Amino acid sequence: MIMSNIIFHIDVNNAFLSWSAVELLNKGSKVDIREECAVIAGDETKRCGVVLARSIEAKKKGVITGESLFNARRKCSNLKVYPPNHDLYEKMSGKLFELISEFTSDVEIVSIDECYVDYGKVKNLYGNEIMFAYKLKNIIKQKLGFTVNIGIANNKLCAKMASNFSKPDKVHTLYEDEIKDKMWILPIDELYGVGEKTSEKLKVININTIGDLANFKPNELYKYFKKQTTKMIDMANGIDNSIMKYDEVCQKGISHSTTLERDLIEKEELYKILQSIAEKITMALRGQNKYTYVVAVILRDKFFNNYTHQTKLKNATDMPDEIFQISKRLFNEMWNLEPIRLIGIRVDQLVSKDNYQLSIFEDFKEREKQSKLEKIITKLKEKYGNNVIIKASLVRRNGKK
DNA sequence: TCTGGGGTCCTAGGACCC
DNA sequence: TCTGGGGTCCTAGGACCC
Repeated sequence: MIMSNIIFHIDVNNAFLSWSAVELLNKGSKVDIREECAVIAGDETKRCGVVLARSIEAKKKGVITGESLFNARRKCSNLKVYPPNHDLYEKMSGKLFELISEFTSDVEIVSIDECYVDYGKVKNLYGNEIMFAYKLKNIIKQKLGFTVNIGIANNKLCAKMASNFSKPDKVHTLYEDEIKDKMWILPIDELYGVGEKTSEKLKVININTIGDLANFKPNELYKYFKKQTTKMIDMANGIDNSIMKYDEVCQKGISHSTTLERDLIEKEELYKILQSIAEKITMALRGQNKYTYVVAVILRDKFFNNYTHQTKLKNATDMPDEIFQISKRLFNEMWNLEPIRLIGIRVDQLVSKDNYQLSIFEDFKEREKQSKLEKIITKLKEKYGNNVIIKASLVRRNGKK
């Protein structure tokens, strides 16, 4: 018999809002903002007024994460709005993962407020997974003051889907034989990886639930989704072979962007902002002991059109002025003079400084080898004439057509 | 005073090479 | 003379997630 995996997905309920609630209570506040119709949202005067997290009451009124406060207020006239506190969230996140790691080190952190646990590895120690999940969620609530959902399944995808069932403070399972009853009945946009655009397309061909997708003819679906088809149908069937990633995976890129308080067309002002962003990027790069090979500038104009323009460098860098000068050039090449709402820089293809030094060294060794070879060829030519050695690449080129 | 910021992954098209 | 094909790299944009 094949031992199947047991994976937990642990997800903080309304993380930012819960964490702010705990902090306010600790500071002596009499109200628990989780009980109000409340949201955590950015500053409207800085044009960052979007909902980052909402309470259950706000959710009931139809408030969605990511929507403007303007819209949210229309749905809920007595909406309470609290500012985000990212330092606090980092701290609370750290406490959560620290607590979980007291039980097991087989943890994959996927974002500030969620992780996977390979429970199969510790089942011998703690016993039945459902019992343990209840225990763990209660310990978190008791020690840290906020609630989590735990999804239990045989793979990461199903665990993730399970933790998303009813909330808050719940444990759910989604084993293989439960997929039909628990997952297929859900609307298609609740499938992980199916967002707004894909679900719109799916609804056009009458796929409205996850079950509809799971049972759709693959070759029919192929007409619309090409290479993505197999993956989509697999996911609707709860099939996922992705493995746990325990090691901290190297970050691929770093970006910084800012929405301006008003739309700007003044070049010099935009340069100044670009420069300060370049400095922040540099700090982040140096913090990770990395250089970058790719610099990109990101723009959003007043019409909400997004543009990016990037370039690959010959030599990786972490120099603020170099990154700024490149960004300035990219900006000038790209900007169509429309007023700018958002400006940013992204760096990509990062390389650790240690590896980079090594590659320069390798390069150097290669060049040295090359120059030795050139010297030998010169000597041979002196002795036997010019035709004695013809580079392979030249032979190939001359021999062709 | 409607629409954040930081990520990842995928795709398509063009350039270029063999 | 009539228009290969496979591979890789690079860029821009889109979609999605938290």
